[in-house]
Amino acid sequence: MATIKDVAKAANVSVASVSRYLNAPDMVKAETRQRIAEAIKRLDYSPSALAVSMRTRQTQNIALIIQSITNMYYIDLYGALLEAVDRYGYSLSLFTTERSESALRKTIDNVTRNNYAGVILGFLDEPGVQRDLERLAQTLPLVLITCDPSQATIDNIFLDARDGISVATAHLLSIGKKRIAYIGAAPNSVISTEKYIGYASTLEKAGHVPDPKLVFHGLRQHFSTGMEGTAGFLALPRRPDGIVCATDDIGIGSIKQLLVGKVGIPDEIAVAGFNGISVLHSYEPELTTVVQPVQMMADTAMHMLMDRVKGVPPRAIRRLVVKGKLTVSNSSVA
Amino acid sequence: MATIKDVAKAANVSVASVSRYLNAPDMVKAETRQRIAEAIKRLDYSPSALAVSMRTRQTQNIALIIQSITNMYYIDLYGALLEAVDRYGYSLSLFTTERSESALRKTIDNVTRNNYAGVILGFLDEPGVQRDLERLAQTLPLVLITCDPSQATIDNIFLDARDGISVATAHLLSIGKKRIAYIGAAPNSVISTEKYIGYASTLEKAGHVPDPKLVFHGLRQHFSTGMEGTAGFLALPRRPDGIVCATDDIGIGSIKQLLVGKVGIPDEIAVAGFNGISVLHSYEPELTTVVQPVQMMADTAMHMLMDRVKGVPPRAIRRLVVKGKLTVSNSSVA
DNA sequence: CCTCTCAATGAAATCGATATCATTGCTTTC
DNA sequence: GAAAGCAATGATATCGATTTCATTGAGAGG
Repeated sequence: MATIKDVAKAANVSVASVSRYLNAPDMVKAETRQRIAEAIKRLDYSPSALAVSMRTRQTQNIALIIQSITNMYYIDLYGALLEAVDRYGYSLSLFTTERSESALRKTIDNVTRNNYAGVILGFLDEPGVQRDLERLAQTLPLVLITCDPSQATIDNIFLDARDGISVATAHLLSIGKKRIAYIGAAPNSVISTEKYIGYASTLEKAGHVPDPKLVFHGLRQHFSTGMEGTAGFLALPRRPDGIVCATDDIGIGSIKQLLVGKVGIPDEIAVAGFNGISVLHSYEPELTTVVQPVQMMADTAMHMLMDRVKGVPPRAIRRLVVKGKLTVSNSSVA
Repeated sequence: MATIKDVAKAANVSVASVSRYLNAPDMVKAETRQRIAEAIKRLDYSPSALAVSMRTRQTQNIALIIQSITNMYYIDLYGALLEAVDRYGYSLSLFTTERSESALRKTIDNVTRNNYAGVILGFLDEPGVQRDLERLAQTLPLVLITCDPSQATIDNIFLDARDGISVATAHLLSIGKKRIAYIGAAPNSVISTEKYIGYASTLEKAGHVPDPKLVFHGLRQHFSTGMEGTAGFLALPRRPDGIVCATDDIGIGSIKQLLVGKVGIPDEIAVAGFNGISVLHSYEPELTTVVQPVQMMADTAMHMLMDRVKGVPPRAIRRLVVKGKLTVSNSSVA
């Protein structure tokens, strides 16, 4: 690969002029510009991003840290972010933690050492990492996408999951369901608690008493959790007539189990999920869900990041609150 | 962030010694080692990957270039690669081209400027880029994952798509289907042609004549293509009794359309796909498909890359041929 | 006791860019 | 016509690491 020195020599100018040509073209005379341009083309030169970053202490890379790529929601988030990031001329790297704190710490180290321009962190729920995150936020621009309402020390986009699950639950109630079950995942995390509260409080408000036998918590945010939970409900002497699922993946699994068990959807049992992942439309019946404005969330996250990169705002913490929107399909209304 | 200089000062040694401590610890005396280790811990120092890469001209980053993240197959590929890459201590960045040649060129530029350690390219079918790829392969380690049997100038993993579709078609024939349709995507690409040949030649070998009315090519590798094609077939005076789909995504869409149209699966119409994506198990009925050894492909791709990185092998082109394995589900056999 | 290794360390060049400061001609202005 | 301003360019320090080469001191061998 040709370097700036080679270009300078070929164009018979100093490296400084070539650098100027690259970064502030009108500071160099038209004729010189011509010569440099030609040399660059001839040598097929393109500046080393490494060297530029080294000198300017900035890169054009954004990191997205999520738990696992098997969770389809993250794929949508990633896709949305990819677009947003691209629009700013940055590129995006993906890191997964698989819910391990040590993996997260390793990733944080990686990201700082590589001078990423910023980091976006999607719905991590490792409990003991708030401190690490705060330290990270001190080092470089960081935006959290979170369901934790108490997050106040780091820029974040707060998705009201409690509200989302509440809306889903209320919907099942509104279509006349009386025994509504709940399937969650990732117990002991803030997000899990929030969602469960959304479910339980809505039932209570409607005069129902949440039945512990109608609540199942799996480990993974994965359709297998939905299948497992639903299979358990079907074995009950008194089956539920509705199932609220913490995520769409889980809802898909629930529906699959109902189909396998030849249970009528939505007559016998209706199902609702949460997230609004795009592949939902490839299933039949389609899952009623609470759709998140993922693209908007991604855009905003990127925007917040860029503000920090440019040091625009004062040191205040930024926060965006978003809620999902109920989208009814034939898993709850025929 | 602390630099190597700070550490040197704090430990009262030269930067050279700190560097030695980092890269060849036994070249420094135990006592000195102690002091340096302590200083590093105290200053929370970790070497700038940028500076290291700049000096050594190597990074620990691998790039994966694919067409689009909405194609679920790529997600599996990405996941498999993520694991392989991780095992070597590298990290992975994802780039998408959305089937645009210019986007691919931009990505290639990006990847070379950023000194990626290697690039893996998954099933691109932009026609006019072979030259660009060859130039890229000259600059840095590159492995293609491809369905193009004629690829011979760049290290590659060749997936025999023709065989895969042939196996799927033969399977539908073997269960007694007589009018087998085909839905493909991305026309005018090598991969598309290969697959179609797999379909047509198998029919012919069995004494059938491929009926042009039973062949549909959509634009995107997406379930909507499957829905569209299938809807067309259902409108035919003589419907097919089996559908072979070029990819699982398409197969899923086909099944969805059949379900919506209340067509019996597999009795009236059986469906088969190709790829073996992992989310297949979340659908009901499940799609009969030809499963690819994705993890093995990813491992091998990474292995090939590492060989090039270390300059181990002579300049010979490497090639691995893989075939898919038929996996029968209830979309073809009740 | 003097040279010779060899282990341990330091000084300085280097990677490929950017940024600061200095220099060189010209034009402008009084 | 001399001082000043300005446009265009060059020389060089710098980012944070690695690497080569030089230096030092201690123990081995004669």
